[in-house]
Amino acid sequence: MAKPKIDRRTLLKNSLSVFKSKGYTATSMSDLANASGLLKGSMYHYIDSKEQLMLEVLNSLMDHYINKVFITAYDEELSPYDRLFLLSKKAEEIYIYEDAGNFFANIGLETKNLNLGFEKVIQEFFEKWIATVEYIYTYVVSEEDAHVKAESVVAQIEGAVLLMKVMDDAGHLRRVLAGILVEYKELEKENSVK
Amino acid sequence: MAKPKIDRRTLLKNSLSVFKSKGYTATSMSDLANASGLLKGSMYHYIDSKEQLMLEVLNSLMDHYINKVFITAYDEELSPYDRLFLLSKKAEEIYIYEDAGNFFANIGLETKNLNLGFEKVIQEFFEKWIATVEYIYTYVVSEEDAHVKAESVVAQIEGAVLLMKVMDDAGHLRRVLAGILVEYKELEKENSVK
Amino acid sequence: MAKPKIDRRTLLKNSLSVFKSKGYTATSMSDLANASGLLKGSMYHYIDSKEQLMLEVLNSLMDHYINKVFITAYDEELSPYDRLFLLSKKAEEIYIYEDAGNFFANIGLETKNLNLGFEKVIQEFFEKWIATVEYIYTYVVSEEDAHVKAESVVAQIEGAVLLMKVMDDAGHLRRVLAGILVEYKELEKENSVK
Amino acid sequence: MAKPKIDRRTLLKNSLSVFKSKGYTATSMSDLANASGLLKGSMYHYIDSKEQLMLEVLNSLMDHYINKVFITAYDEELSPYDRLFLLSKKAEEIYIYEDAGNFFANIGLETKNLNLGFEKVIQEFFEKWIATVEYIYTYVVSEEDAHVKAESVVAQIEGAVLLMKVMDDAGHLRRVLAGILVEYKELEKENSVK
DNA sequence: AATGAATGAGAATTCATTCAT
DNA sequence: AATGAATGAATTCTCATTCAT
Repeated sequence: MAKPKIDRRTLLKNSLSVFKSKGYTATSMSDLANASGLLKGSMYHYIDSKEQLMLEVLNSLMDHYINKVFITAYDEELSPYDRLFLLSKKAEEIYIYEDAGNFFANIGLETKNLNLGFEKVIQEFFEKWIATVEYIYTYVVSEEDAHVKAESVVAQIEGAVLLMKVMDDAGHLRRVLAGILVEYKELEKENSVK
Repeated sequence: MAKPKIDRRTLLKNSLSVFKSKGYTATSMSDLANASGLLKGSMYHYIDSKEQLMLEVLNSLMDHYINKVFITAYDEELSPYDRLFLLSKKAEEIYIYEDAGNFFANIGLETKNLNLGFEKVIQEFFEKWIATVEYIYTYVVSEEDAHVKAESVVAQIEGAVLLMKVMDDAGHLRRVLAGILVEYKELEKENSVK
Repeated sequence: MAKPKIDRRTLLKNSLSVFKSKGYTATSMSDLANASGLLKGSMYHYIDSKEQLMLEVLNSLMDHYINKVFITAYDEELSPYDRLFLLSKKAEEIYIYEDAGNFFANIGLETKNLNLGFEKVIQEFFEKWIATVEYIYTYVVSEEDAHVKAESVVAQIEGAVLLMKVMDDAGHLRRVLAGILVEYKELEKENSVK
Repeated sequence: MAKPKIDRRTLLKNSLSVFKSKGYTATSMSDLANASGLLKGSMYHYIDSKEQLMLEVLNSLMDHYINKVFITAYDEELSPYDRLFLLSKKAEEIYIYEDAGNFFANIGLETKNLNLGFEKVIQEFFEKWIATVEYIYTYVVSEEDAHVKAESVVAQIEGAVLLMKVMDDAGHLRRVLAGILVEYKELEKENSVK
């Protein structure tokens, strides 16, 4: 029994899925091991501790967002609106279909006062996300307004996702995403007029 | 050895404060007992279980919101705008100064898949909150729009609070609250014009 | 089941006996609990950790030596020789019949590089022991010589105990103790002659 | 993948060094593997078990003492005193500079009641050591006295080493070794007179 | 041989809960 | 009621050992 039962990526994916469902504290090493068909003890071949595993999960998830999602914002072959549109589609997928809730937000809230060292990655994720949205808004408003706008967009989505999770109703998130797109179109018009 | 060391209200207040800081799972009965100057074992004179204690905390907190906060919306002696203004002031206090984060949202997210039976109270809290805001909006928009608007306002605040907690920056929440008031004023004008 | 199954002194005594037999590292919390008729988990009512338990055991054992054994050296009602004689009898009991090996030495050696914080108490024990023997020797030799002599006596006894344990033969320790007494008598004579 | 990373002698030397520092129980197979630049699993190409490894370490260390240290006692080209002098120099080196504590004594004490099967080698070591010293004393005292003397010398050295380790002071060991030499000289004189 | 992983027992410790005093 | 202890399951993590590649 020498060959790895599982590759690191799969391990991280499985762990993410357990953490998503039960949060950090309520997830036990047993849960994580089970999710990957390993024994508790075998987990420690792959990781140093539960804490470090979560950190790696957060980091790899952030990489995914940066390289697969946020990158859309910088695709100069597309119009700014189309980029925002694609981002919103991806957001819908992520939040509604992948049930990713918002993992970063959830874990951030749960572990804020637990001194587990996740804060840095989580803040970074939000900074990156805001920067992404901000970039698209620089096409239609001033740099300064773009930042405020981006923060507002991110907050609105987060709020909508939260409401969706807690109220078990995805309608609101869809409306929020639609609203953001409509408003962007208007900003584009105002901008072109000037 | 007969007299209670602590009254129920204080016990609930103390427990809330611990739960706020550490969440549900990471809070131990010892933590809760300590917070009230009791020993672990003595807690069971007041409560049946940790789960039931949290439920009671959630319920009493909801009562507080209904009777002390949301009630403002129905105070016919004040103009609708003033009611919204007061609500927003209270929100600021609650979120920024009391560091209540948003307890309902946090606990809801953390325990969503843990089958602890908190979902009902938490949903109810959000329904009540939305209904409250909705009521104020019925003065300036249609019933239907008022509901959508209320959901949006609540989501925006939740999102802003989340961002505030995770990013350690209260600025955004203040802007959101201010924005909501400004927009309401405009809706009032539009409405009166018609 | 509320009344203590065991008083602290007995717990310490039982723990000492397990530690004596297996050393620090090889002794498990289960071993310690069993020795006192407790469950593993119940041990933590009495102690904070295995490390702290050992520290308490060492401290209480040192107290015992100071108050019950070393004190003999300062009993002015007895002649210095008689004090040394009594000490040697007690040493024989301790080492041969109580199988205390030399607990301080054993634990000291075993844990020297393990950074467990036992070094201070252990050093203190040996300092106290040497000081005790030294005091008796001040009656028959100079202060300076008394210290060297005391160190030598303690070392000889320790060495003999060690040999006894490792070789399963108590004869040598008896000879060493006897030799020490004989030599003291001679020193007394020399001293009175002068 | 065929050539050994390490020769057996080096492996034993490295293992000895770890065992010296942490003792038997507290040393893990990982520690031992690391010390030789191997992975835990690779250790089992060289050894059967941790227990057997320690046994081999003890045996090879004893061989070393017999062939490199104790042998001096039988070198008929030197005067008995010079042999004792050389032995004492070697002892000083071993104990003070090599920090070998006394490995046999330490391991013997630590594992006495652990039924690991080290007792035989350890006893043998001490028997050989005593026999060695005894042989030198037969030049100056009767056979019987030589044995008692040898035991006493070994015990004194062991005791001094122990004190040195526990008290972090090498002075006493040096005095003990010097004292042994002085006394031997005197015995030589007494003996030649008769 | 060396490796990297798996194994399963066992380590120390914490936990929610119960209960006699 | 309050306490202090007991309980036993569960927690994170480590260990010696085995084994397929």
